[in-house]
Amino acid sequence: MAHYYITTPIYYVNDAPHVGHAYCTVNADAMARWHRLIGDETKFLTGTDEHGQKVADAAQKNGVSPREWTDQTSRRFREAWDALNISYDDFIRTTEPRHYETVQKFLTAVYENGYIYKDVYQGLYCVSCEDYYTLESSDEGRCPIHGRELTQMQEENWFFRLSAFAEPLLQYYEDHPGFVTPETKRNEALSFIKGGLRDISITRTSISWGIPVPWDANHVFYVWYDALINYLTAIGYGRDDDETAQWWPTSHHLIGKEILRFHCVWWPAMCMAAGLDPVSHVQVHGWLLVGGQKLSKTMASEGNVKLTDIAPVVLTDEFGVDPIRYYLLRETSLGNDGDFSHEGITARYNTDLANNLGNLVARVTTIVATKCAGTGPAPEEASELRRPAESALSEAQAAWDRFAPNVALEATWGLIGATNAYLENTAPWKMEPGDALDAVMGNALEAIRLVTILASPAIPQVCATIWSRIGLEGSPTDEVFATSARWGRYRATQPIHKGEPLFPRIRANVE
RNA sequence: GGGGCCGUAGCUCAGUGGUUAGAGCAGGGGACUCAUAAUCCCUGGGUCGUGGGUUCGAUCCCCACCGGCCCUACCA
Repeated sequence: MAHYYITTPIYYVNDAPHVGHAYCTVNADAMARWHRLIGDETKFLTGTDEHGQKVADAAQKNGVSPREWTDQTSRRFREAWDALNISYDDFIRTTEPRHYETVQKFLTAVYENGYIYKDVYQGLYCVSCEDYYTLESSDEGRCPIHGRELTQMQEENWFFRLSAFAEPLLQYYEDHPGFVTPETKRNEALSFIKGGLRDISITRTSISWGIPVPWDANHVFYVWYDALINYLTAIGYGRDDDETAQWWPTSHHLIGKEILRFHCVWWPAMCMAAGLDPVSHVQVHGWLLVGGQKLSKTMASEGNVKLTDIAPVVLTDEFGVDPIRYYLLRETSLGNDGDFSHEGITARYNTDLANNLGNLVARVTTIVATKCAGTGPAPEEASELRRPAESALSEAQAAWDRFAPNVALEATWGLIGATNAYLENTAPWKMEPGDALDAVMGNALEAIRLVTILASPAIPQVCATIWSRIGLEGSPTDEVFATSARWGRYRATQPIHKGEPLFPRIRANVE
């Protein structure tokens, strides 16, 4: 059985969960659900990143210990993922003992392999950023963001010999063309490596809220250095070699474009330094940018809303869980930036979900209930819907397999459109009860059954509801995909029932 | 300042070194009435950011510029 391991970044607990986090997490969730659907042994990891100066500061400001602070904020992420029906298998917190153990084992391996050394870090410090710059990365000695004079600081640090990995990384990229997708992001990472790699400071003495360096008690690891290793913590690195071997290195990191360097340069180099193969695939996604005239008042009380101001729960409360999941997956292609707007969500909801899918289920269930004695007739082997169904199946399957949920959903909706058109052409509402009518309705029901299978990674709740409305037991995910996702398998075991509209239309601008 | 990505129909986005550049939505016309005023069919609309260059030929390759965005030692 194939193993499939997918991760999101671990989210920094200094920040409340927002739509950007949700975008990444929902995509990873849909991918995990897809792989479970096709029978892969699947592990989906998400979690929170809890070390570093900013967390310590935030805790102090709120008058609690870092531990209490991270407990509170980490919980908020879990609540957000519950609201979005995220099916993670493991939720890691970098403050857990298992993570300390793995980080120390991993970095000790890097140390013993000779890739960590002690030096004095000299840097230009910006008080406003609370951050360091090099002469090259500064604006001629001034902070490129604040424009103020940088002050010379120095600190004794342990360094990672990143510079030793330029050639091995280039070789790895050459040998693994699919390592970073999409290709534009791969090019970005490559040109960064070709531009020259500098050793990097990986420990701090100035703070204590971090993981202790095993061989030097005065230091804690720099937060990114501990954070990246979470992907190994969750699969037992240093604690259970068999488990690690099951999931690594054939794994998938889904990340945002702003952390490309850490995942596509530092992280593979770190793995090499520890004597481990790098992760096999990093899928980079773009950013959602807030567009549209204005977001509804429930989204924010003032104008000029930033995406990071919007809590996922606000959206699921207004539109429902599956519609938000659908929008996040369907609207933009993974890898490029996309547009996020209230109008956009409403449009997708009304056209794709209410008019196309919801209405299709409504019209079919009504006709079957009134003209087929309420039970679902069998489809025809040679139905004219069979061809569009089979092409939707193969296109959607291929798209899910290559991390393109938007294309998979587009293909799936193609079958919905074909089914609506099929009903127009055959006009079953004009037909008398009998075999001919039964055949038409059986074909339509079969198309709907296949749609619910293909769409279930994106909108699992609604698909399960439709599944039961068309008289099937269980849910679309209960069966073996290879045999259930084929034309002609529909057999109702329960009466068809219409039920309330799945997606009541949203009227024009609701204030 | 340095590195990188992007700029295609009213909107959101696909796409390709070569005959008439695509989809969805919105707009226009028609059909139908089973269905959530839903559905189906037909249809208008683009000097593919601007200016050069390479080429028999560029929206796609190169350069410059304009605009948006990301990174530049802890925000998806």
